[in-house]
Amino acid sequence: MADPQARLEQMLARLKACNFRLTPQRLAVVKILAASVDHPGVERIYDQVKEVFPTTSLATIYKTVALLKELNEVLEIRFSESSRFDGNKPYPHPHVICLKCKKILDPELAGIEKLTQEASHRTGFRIVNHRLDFIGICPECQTQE
Amino acid sequence: MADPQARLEQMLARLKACNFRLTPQRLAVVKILAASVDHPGVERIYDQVKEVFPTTSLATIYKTVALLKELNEVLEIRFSESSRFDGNKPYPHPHVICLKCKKILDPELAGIEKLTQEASHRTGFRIVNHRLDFIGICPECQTQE
DNA sequence: GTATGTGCAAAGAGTTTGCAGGGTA
DNA sequence: TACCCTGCAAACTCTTTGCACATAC
Repeated sequence: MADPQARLEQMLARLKACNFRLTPQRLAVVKILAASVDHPGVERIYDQVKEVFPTTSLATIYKTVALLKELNEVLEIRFSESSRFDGNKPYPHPHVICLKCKKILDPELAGIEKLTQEASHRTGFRIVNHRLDFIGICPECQTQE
Repeated sequence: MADPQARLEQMLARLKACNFRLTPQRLAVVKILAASVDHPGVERIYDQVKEVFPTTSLATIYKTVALLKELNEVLEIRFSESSRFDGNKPYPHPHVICLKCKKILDPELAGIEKLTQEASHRTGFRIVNHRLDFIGICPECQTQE
């Protein structure tokens, strides 16, 4: 894991560089995210910020997180607004998803089993499932750029 | 991709084996999912079913898809109810997620770059991002089983 | 001082649920 | 016929937005 202090300074520097103001609420959210090892959700960030600033609103957390995401200072772990389904291959397999046209392909990839074993071995988890999605631009949409 | 006809029969057989009734709406949904190559969302399935049964409701689609998911006949592509954030490593990296306690770890895994290149090469996509999540049970939760 | 950020409340999207009526087996 | 399934509407969750007030710079 990266050094939380360094991450904090990096994030604050980015905010300042882009001329965003440093409010107490923002600082609290940034601190939590910089030190996060457990990938908190909005609600958990909210709870922690409220301990220091009880009047903070959920909307502020959402806005701050969205801002940091915009600045590429946080990673959002989420698939999409809504679910997509695969009835043809109802077992885990890799997807390649086009950002523009939302097309989803199923590439044949070797090496996932090995990666799964490696993950299991390193963490002690019993892995029962996985999700591997590559996000990018498909050939058709590339020509329209 | 699997043979759509075979998938259809497999799905219908599973429904029958579990004593679920075969209604026209259900059949329509199953047909669409069995032949799906593009991972449709609920709304798209809904639109297609309505072409044949205009009175069909969205709720029925949701219920049918949930049933098929229960029977392991469709795969849902979705992260979770709500987003989780990582401000410590704000770039794509693998996650290992515990189904029980929702803990998320960041294992160090080799071989993702290679897999990314392979996906790009096979599909022609320009890959800008990826998501690799292993879902399972963590060591602590395993002992509580 | 001024533009930006906050907090509140309402709106919006996606999904789930309860219930009465209708259709499958 | 008996139970399951459907369709409708309401409820629910997560997230976004509009607006008036507050505040960082």
